[in-house]
Amino acid sequence: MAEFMTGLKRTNYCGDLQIADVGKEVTVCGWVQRCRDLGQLIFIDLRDRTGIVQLAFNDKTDKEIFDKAFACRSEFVLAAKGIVCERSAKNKDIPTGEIEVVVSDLRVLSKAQTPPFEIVDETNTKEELRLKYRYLDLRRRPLQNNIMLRSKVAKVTRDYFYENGFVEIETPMMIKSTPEGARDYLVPSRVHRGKFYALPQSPQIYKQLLMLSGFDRYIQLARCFRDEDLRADRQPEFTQIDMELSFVDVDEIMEINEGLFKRLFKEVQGKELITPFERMTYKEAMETYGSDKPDIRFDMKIQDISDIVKNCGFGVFADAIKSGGSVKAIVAKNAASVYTRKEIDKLTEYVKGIGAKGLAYVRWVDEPNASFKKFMTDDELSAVYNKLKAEKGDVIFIVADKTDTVLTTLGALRLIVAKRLEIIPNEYKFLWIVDFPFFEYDEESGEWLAMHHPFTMPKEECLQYLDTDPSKVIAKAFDLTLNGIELSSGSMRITDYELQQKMFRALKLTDEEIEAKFGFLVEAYKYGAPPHGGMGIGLDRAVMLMCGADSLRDVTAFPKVQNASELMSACPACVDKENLDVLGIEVKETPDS
RNA sequence: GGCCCGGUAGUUCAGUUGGUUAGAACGCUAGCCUGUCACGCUAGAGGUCGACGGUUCGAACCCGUUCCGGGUCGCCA
Repeated sequence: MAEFMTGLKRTNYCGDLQIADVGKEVTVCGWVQRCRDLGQLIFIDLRDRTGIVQLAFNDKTDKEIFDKAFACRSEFVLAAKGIVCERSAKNKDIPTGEIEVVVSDLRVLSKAQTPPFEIVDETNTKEELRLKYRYLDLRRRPLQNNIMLRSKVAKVTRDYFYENGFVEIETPMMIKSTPEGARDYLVPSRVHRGKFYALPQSPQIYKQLLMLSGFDRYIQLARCFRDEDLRADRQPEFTQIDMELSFVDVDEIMEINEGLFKRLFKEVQGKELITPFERMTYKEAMETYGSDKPDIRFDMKIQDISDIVKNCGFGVFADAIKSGGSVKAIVAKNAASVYTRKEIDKLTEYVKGIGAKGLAYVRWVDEPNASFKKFMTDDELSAVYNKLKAEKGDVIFIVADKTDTVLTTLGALRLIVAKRLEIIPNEYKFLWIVDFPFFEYDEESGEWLAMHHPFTMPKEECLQYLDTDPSKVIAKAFDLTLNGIELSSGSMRITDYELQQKMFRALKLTDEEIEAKFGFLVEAYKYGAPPHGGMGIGLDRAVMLMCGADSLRDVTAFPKVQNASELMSACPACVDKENLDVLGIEVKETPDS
C-alpha cells in the first residue's frame, strides 16, 4: 500500500541542493535512480527533472526508516524529509556530489515494476521499445532536457513577438480542405453527411485574412498536419511559429526573424548570432550546392567542367553536353584513403538510386587515376585537374547528365561525402535563400505549377514575363535554412485582385476552380487589403538543431513513427461501428487488430 | 509504392560449415558487506531465437512469405 504525502511539502528540487544548503531541513520528491546497499548503510539516488540527490540511511540511526529504504527499488516514487549534510566522501562528478540528505521521514508514494529498460542517460535500447514506453523514455535526462529546452524556446518566442507588438491569435483546427499542396488529414462531418473537414497544413489562408481584418502583426504557435510519409526531420503533425505582417516588405520580415533567432540563441543557448544572416539566391544555391537548402558550413562546391570535356573522347561526357546537359564535379580533399574503389562503388549505387546514370571519379593516391582516363588525352585530363584545383590525396566525383540531375546528384553526394569525411564543423550557419522561381515545370503534366503557393507575390520587374516566359518570373519568396535544413519559409502575398486573377490564369485555373477552391479568399481581397507577407518557422526543427538531436522524435514528447502510427497508444486504431454509422462511413476491410 | 539495414534472455549483443544442454555483459531476485556513488563479493532465476511455411535425419543458422522498426527515394504548394 502506497503512502501519502500528508504533512510533507516539497521544499526543493533534487538538483538544486548545494553545499550552501547544509544544515537545512528539506523535503525532496522524485524517482529512485539507484540504490546502493552497503549492509548497515544505504544510499539512494533520488531523481527529478532537475537532477539527482543522494539520500543517506543508517541502520543505527533509525531502523524503521532504514528498513523502508531497504525495500526501495528502481523507479519507486519517494518523498524524503531530512537534513542536508556535507558528505564525508564527496563525488566531484555530479553537481550535488558534495552533499546528501540524511533522511528522517521517508514515504514510498508509489512502488514500481522493474522497467523494460534502464532509465539511464546513455542508452542503447532500441527506439521501438522506448517509444512503446515513451513515458519512461521521457524520464531520461537527455529527453527531459530537450523537452524543457523546447518549452523555453516557445516562451522566448512569445516574449519576443509580444514585445514587438504581435497579437497571438488561434486559427481553426478544422478547416476546408484545399486540394493544393500536401495531402490533407480529413475529419468526417456528422452533421453534413459525406462532407469533410481537413486539419490545417498551415494557417495560411486564415492569417492572410487576419491581415485584411487589420491585426497587422499576427503570431501563433500553430499545430500543422500533413498526411505525407515521415522522415527523421518530418512528422505528420508539427508546430510552426507562424506569423504574418502588414505594411512591410521582404526585408522587414527577414529582419524580424533574424531578431527572433538572435534572441533565442542568446537566451536559450547563450550564443551570440551575427546578423544579418547571409543571403543567397535560389539560382546560386542550386548551381553551387545542388540544393535549395545548402549546408554552407563546408565548401566542396560544385564546379562546371563542361567546357573542358565537351569535345573529349568520353561519350558519357560529350553526349550529355550535346543533348543540353552538363558535366560538373566536386572535389573531396584528402579523401583518397577513405574512398577506396569499393567505397566509391557504393556511392555509384547510391547516385543511381537517386536518378543519375552513373558516377565518374578520379582517385588521386600517388598519381591521378581517372575512371575515364583511357577515353581522354593527357592534356584534357590535366585541364580538368587544373580547373578543379585537385591535388594529390583528393577524390573528384563527376556527374554528366541533364543539368538538374547533375546538380541534385552532386548536391546529395556532397553531403554524404562531407559527413563521411567528418569535415563539417559544429557551428550554426544560417542562410537565407531568396528569389525563388514562381513557377515550377511539371514534366508529367507539361504544365507550370506554383512552386510556393498561388498567392505568392511575384517581383514587380518580372510581371512582364507572366504570359511569355514563366521560367523568368521570380517570387517574393524566401526560405531560412540552418546547417542544410529548411527552417522556415515565407513570402509576400498578392493583395491586388487583378494581379491575383492574372496569376490564376497563368496557372491555368478555370473560373470554376478558382471559385470552388479560393472563392471566399479572392472575394475578401476586394474589400481593402494591406500589403502583407509572413513566414512559418518549423519550431520542432529549430529545437532539434538547438539540441543537436538527429531526429524530431527526440524533441517531440509523443512522436509518431515512420508509418505515422504512435507506438505507445497504438494509434491510429479501429473505432466502434456505431461511431462509423453516425458518420455514414462504411469500412470495407477491417484489420485483424 | 521502390531500395537498403535490423529483429536471439528484461536490455544490449555473441552464436563457428546446419549438429548434443543457445552464451556473455548489464538488469532482476536472494545472501554478505558502515561511505558508496556504474559500490563490491557470492548464488540464483530468466529463451515461442519476430511469425508462418518449406528444405533436411536435424534449422537461431539455408529458402519463401509475412509482421514490426529504422534510413532513404518517390512524396512533402
